[in-house]
Amino acid sequence: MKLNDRAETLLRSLIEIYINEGQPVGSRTLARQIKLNLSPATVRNVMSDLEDLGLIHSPHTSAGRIPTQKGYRFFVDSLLQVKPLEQLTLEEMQDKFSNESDPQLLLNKASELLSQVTHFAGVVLIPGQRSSLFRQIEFVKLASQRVLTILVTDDGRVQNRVIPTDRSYSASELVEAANFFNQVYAGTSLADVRRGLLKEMQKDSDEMHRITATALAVAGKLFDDEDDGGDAVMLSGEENLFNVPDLCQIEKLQKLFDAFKTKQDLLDLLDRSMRVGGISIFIGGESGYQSLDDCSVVTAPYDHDGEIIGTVGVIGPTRMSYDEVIPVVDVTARLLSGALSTPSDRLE
Amino acid sequence: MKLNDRAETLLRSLIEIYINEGQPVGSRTLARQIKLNLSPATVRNVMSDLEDLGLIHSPHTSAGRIPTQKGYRFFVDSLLQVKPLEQLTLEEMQDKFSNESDPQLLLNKASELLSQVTHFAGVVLIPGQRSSLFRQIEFVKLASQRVLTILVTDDGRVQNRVIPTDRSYSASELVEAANFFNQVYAGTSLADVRRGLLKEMQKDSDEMHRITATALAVAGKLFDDEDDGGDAVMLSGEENLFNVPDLCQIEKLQKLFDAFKTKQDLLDLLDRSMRVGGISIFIGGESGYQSLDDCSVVTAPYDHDGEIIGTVGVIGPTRMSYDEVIPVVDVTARLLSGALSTPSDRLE
DNA sequence: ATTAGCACTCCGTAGATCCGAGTGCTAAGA
DNA sequence: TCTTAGCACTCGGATCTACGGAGTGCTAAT
Repeated sequence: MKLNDRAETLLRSLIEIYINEGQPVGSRTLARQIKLNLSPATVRNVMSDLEDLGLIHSPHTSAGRIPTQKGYRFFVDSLLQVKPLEQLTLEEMQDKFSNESDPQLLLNKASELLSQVTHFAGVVLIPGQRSSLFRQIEFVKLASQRVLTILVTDDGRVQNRVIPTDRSYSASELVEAANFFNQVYAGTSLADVRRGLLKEMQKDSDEMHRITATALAVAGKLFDDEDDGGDAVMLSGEENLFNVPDLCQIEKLQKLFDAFKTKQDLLDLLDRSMRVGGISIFIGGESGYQSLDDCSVVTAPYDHDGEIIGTVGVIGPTRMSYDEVIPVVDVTARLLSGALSTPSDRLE
Repeated sequence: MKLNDRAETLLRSLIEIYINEGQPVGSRTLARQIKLNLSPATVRNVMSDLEDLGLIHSPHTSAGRIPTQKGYRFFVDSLLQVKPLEQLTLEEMQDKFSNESDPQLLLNKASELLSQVTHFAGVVLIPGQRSSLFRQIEFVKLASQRVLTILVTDDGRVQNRVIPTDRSYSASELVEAANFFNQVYAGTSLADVRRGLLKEMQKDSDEMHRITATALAVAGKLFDDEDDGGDAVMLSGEENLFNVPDLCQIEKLQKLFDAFKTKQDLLDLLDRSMRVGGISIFIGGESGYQSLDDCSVVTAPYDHDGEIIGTVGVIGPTRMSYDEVIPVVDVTARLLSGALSTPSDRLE
């Protein structure tokens, strides 16, 4: 798309005004705003051209123009110059991350931070466990045929589950089984653990060592349906969206909150943006999810020692101040990456 | 409050009609509905009396009457006869709880169940850990000065936290410390553990056994700020409330969702209702929380081997079918109690 | 005590009108 | 050829009016 300077300036101004005011922008308003001394009539001509290009449109005959999705896209790609973050905001953001080392809580804080600073909804894609390595397992006997299993992966995350067993195991059997596991599988990926278990199970159980059998019987169920433990999204400040004038229609909010509830769409979207790498901006329906039609999503990936493992983002109305939101998302991702990587939680 | 039979019948009918239709009920409608062959004029006289008593009121001169908060209260206390649960619904509900033994997931399912069956929001008060007993602790070394602590209480719940330490501990030191803990404190309440720790800390550290010192240094921080780990509320189906006509005003929903977010009000409310025991019904502003002004909350306590440990409930509009919601909440609480208590997760 | 009748009130809707904002077009000017 | 002034036109939103429907309260008769 190629535009002459004047058209670009006008489009930029129009979008900026619209983002600020929320009202369709007319030719007179735009002419007054602009440096070039142009008459409203001239501006109208240019606007007419921009409308032909599909960048703006009027909601009705005698209203001003508002940007189309395509217009926003062009604006974001070619016209936008992001504002640097205010020093004060930056410090606030840094404060938020200091004195916190638990990865789970860090992600939580990142999400909250995004919603607080932008007054929209903050979202964090939490890396799945697919790539994480088995570190340690503990079995705690609860009732006669119920065992609590605690699984620790090398990135310091803990999962626990109560598992019904076929027979009752003694405490010492469980300790032995845990030791067996911890020695045999330490450092291997969870997928490998699952594969190993399946293989063992196919052998005739008579041949097995008693301890192995116990371990298999107890932990088999744990790893069986562990494949669901994939990515997850964490959302903060959804309630901010109630205050966004562009969204304050019951049906829109309802669609949005339904999407927040199921999270599947969000998850897909964030996952896609993670693969892209770098800051992604989905405008309106671009994401392909109907529930986000009136929203834009700005995301940035974060990493752990250089490897991208997740995404942070902001969900707000399409009419948002991209020049302010983008740096906030960017900085949050960086701060989060920093906070996650020092000191390392991985095995030494 | 004493009412003659006819007034009672009329009030009951009026409220039932209003709950079904959502529109103010006029004298003609009410007269037609009622078995007794009364003329609208007579009905009007009775309605006038009921209005004087503060049980109903008109939104404006030429509209019918709607129940006041006081009217609902009288209805619920004196006039309501709950419907027995449909067999089909009951079976659905039982299905939901079968094949699940993890307490956490059970609570989750209870909450979902309530929202699905009633089409309102389901809520569960999750018992705090105040009364739970220390069972086992594990320390996992992450980085040089970061230790993952895993705390298991006797009700099978697991908490974990990454703790920064002052110096680096070896794996064996951590194992020893864990053993120390598990032997000394097993079966005592968490509060006692905290007290014990504080006492130990006041001693001169030189006198302490090395293992004790390690245990204290690592776990001290865990128990330090563990007091926040109190009750929690779990909410499901908030999005159902978008579809409730009585609530579909942005500001009302916003207040509601703000309350859902902070959860403090909810927590107080459910905690109060737990202490009362039995089914509690808070109508409109009765709860005292402004955010719930247009809502009613129906709750029932659930227990674990006879001891009440939490509450389940439904949050819906004041204009809800109490005769249907009440048994659902009641049965859910019973089913949950049953599912929690067999087999016991407690120490044997 | 109950009821029929009637005047009155109020809401909600549908038209009618008007104003402001903005456009598109045309013709004149640079 | 680009720009501009002028003008007719359109449309949405606010305001006003009229009116029918629903319901009440009161009164007088049964």
